[in-house]
Amino acid sequence: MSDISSHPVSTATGADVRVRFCPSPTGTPHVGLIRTALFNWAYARHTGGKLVFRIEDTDAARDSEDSYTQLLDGLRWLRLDWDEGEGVGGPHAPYRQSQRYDIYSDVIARLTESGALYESFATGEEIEARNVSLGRDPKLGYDNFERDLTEEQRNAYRDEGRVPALRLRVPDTDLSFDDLVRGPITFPAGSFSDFVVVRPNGHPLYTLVNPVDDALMGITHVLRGEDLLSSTPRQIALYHALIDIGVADAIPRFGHLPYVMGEGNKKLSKRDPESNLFHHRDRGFIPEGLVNYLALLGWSLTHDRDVFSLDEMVAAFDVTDVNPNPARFDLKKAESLNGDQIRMLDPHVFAARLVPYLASAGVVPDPPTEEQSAILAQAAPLVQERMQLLGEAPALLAFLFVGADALEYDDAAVSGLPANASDVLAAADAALQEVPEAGWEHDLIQAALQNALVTGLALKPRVAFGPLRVGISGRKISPPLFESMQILGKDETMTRLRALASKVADA
RNA sequence: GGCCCCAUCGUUUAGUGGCCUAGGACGGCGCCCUUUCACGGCGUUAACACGGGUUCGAAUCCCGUUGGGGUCACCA
Repeated sequence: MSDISSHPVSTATGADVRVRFCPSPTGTPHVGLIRTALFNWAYARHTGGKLVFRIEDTDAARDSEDSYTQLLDGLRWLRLDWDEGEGVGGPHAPYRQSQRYDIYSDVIARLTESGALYESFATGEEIEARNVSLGRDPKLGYDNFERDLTEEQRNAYRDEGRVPALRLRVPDTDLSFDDLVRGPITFPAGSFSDFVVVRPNGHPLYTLVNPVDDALMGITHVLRGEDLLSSTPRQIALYHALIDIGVADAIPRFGHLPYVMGEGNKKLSKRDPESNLFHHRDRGFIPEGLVNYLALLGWSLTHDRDVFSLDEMVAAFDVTDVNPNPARFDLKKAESLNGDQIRMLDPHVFAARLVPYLASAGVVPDPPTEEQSAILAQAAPLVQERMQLLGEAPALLAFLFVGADALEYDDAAVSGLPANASDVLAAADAALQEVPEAGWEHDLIQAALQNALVTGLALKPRVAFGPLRVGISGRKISPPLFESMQILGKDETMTRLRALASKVADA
């Protein structure tokens, strides 16, 4: 092995930057994972470098195709694109590790040849037993005792029918690196031991394939979760070995992104629904809103504004500005930001985004009919500024897409009607009769009603309009009343008011 | 336990030695606007974990303490 202190660390900047996002396809995409993807993406776009998307599917027991599909779905939904990798190809294909075993075999052979790897016959139980018998804490782990097994000793093990795993011989020196978000970090010699990189059955492990692929794919900046921080010295040790055999030419820069925490002081668990990217999408987060919030987990655009676009983030983002402390996933804040982003949407875009949510609630088919689209176009602007989640749309708008006979009344809304509801409805009925079909517009409707109820009957607006709201929408809460009446049209409005009137009379 | 990381309002973040009697946002509270709910506006609440240094001066630098978290797999 050569002198590791002479091995260079990447100095790539600008267009030479190469980052990667390399999830293993297990389970549903986690918001923490997506935040990592976002920061890698933003850094690549900011520097003008490249983002590589690689799949680390070397654990057949846990990986699934379904999970892989979800990853693609999630990234595309959030508009995070990549320059090389699964789906787009590239010079370092294939980008799924399960298709790269030939490459690993070759590297393993060369690493063994160079002496970086050695055979280890001890099982986990034996290692623990060894520590106990030596009077050491069993948690100490492997003590590298097989580094210099003789040929005879190895043959003896083989004769017992044992097949060795392969371990990397780590340097007996301190290992330091300058973390992009945390600054200089040093792991003392002896705080990390020789680790298994290849199973006895020849299967290479993450500890090997991750750095090998990073090296082969020319990755210059490794931006990943804080949970991998303590494996970094081992990773660097392997890099040294890879440089020695000419597979790598420099050690990448590392940047460890803070955890995304959940309730309490724990990492946001995969079991927690809040960790599930699609849970948020299903509830009506828009990509602009979720990505905006995720960006704020460990980073900020400026001191006085936290609503911003992806473009603004790209223009300003630098990993070195990332805050090292763990961030709590705050759903309230996320929803508020989502509401802000919803309001910034072009009304037509907003209306179109509503369709899947209305459809899945059975309010309209997808695509809606022409008539329904016309109603939606009129109604969408009415609710755009009163929603935080698109999933609120069905409850707010369903009444516009059914006939009076199918309108559902909220029990509390009906039972909460004031005692004089009949009078109010009758007076409103009379007043609206006078509004000509041709002048059926919200301001004229409002004037007529205001005059009849507020002025004429001397009612408070709340008392005057409450029953009308329940009449046309079936609910206490609805889009603006007069505008809703305009959309429904005179006939439908009158029908609904009379329907409620007779309902009240019956009761 | 060893090793590593982290430490500003309830939450998130601004702050890189003087601009800080610490700023924004979310949340909470109050008021205004108002046809409901929202939106919007105004105001208010609330933080530099502790102790030592360094310095003319420290939220900012150093050391220690305490507290939290992570990691010590033939998972990734």
